[in-house]
Amino acid sequence: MHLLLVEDDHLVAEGLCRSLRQQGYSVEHSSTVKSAMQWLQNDEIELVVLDLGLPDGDGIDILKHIKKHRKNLPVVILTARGSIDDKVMGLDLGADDYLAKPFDPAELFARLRVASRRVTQAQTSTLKVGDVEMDTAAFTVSFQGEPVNLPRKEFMLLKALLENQGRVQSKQQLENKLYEWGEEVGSNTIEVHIHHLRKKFPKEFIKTLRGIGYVVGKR
Amino acid sequence: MHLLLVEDDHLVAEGLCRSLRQQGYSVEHSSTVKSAMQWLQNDEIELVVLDLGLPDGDGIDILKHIKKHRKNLPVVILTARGSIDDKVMGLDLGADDYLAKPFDPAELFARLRVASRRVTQAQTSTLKVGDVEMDTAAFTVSFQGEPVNLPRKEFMLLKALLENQGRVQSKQQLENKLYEWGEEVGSNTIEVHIHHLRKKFPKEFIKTLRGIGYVVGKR
DNA sequence: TCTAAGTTTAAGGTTAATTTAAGCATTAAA
DNA sequence: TTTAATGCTTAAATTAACCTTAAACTTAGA
Repeated sequence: MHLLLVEDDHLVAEGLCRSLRQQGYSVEHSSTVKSAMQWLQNDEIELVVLDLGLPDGDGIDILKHIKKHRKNLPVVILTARGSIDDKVMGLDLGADDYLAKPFDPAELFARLRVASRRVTQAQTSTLKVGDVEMDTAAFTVSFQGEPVNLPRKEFMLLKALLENQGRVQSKQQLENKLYEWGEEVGSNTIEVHIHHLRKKFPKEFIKTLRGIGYVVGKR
Repeated sequence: MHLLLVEDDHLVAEGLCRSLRQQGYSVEHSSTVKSAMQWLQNDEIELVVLDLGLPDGDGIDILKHIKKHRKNLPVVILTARGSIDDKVMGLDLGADDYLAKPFDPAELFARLRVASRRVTQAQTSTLKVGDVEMDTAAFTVSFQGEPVNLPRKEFMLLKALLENQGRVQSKQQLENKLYEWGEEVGSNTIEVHIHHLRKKFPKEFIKTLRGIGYVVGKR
């Protein structure tokens, strides 16, 4: 894992570099705001250890920069200043953690492990067929990137179709998905909703198979 | 945001509960390992503040249990023991942070904000959507640069919306975020708060999606 | 304690979503 | 090419969701 260490005190830096490498990180080191910024251009940096109080500027600026351009890059702040205000400020600006010098390297390593654990996690509940994309958690749908507003039943119907991409579903099956048991549907609701959906998407997006049902997607 | 406080000292617990609630958390409290475990069955707990050293067992067991069953649930440990070994152990077991007693409440709040950011994906303590800006740490909101005064519940509601910019949230979801369990909301509180918020911001800032919920921001 | 601000409740009005129903269009088989 | 079956379209009727208001209640601060 690639780590950027920003620290101006050469003695401290040297020691840290060595022990971080022993911990298995690939360490890049910079001692000025300027060079730190350059390193940050590099997308391969996955973790930053940042000393505030550098010779040519304030480390806080680096933090701001990171949080503006690479929100998900974890940053652990390292500093001599230990007042609570400083801590609160660093954390509120988006730092993931904060250690006051002097600190025990073991504690830094532990905190880095926590931070790097976080790097890998993402889960999306999104369905996509052609240009139509749905986020079932956020209740949003878009067509060619443009958001489309769907009422509840239309949303549910489209969801049922997208979840069964390429599979034909009868009106009866779809009805069962949209309505509670025992809720009698005495009419052609599904047809009507399909009609409304079709107005919002390309002509042939929802295909009809006469006497069988409806499909979406490849076939 | 739902928080579980595990703390056996009743005096401390009471004070913390109150101030955490003022910080906008819905706080559930338990003072034993057993009841903590029960609370943790509940999926909606999003954040845990854990005192080690409980009467009927070790808090570390709770931590282990959490990390086994709900890896992503952030835990902030709170304890009288302050040695580095303890810290390292707590962190390596998956705690996200560690505070030694006595601590300044402001620092706990700052660290909790960091932990909850992780849950909500937001990166800093300031949330911004359009002309509306919120500083969750300072508890302030502004519209077009002008400060807007919001009562606590309205603030929490707006926060829940801003944290989920572009994501539609149902009334039920919002209710769950603003209220503690056992506190049944027998009425249309959310609707009323939304109404009040709308008076303070532009007409279409909070959008309604009938039958689905409310959103703020892009769509 | 008292007061003012915040919060919840409840009722009635408003509007959008959903269902219904009827007539029109298309398909496939005789 | 006719016919019967199935699906499409439209608009009106119905229903459910939401908004608004005001009053009752609660809480926090002086």
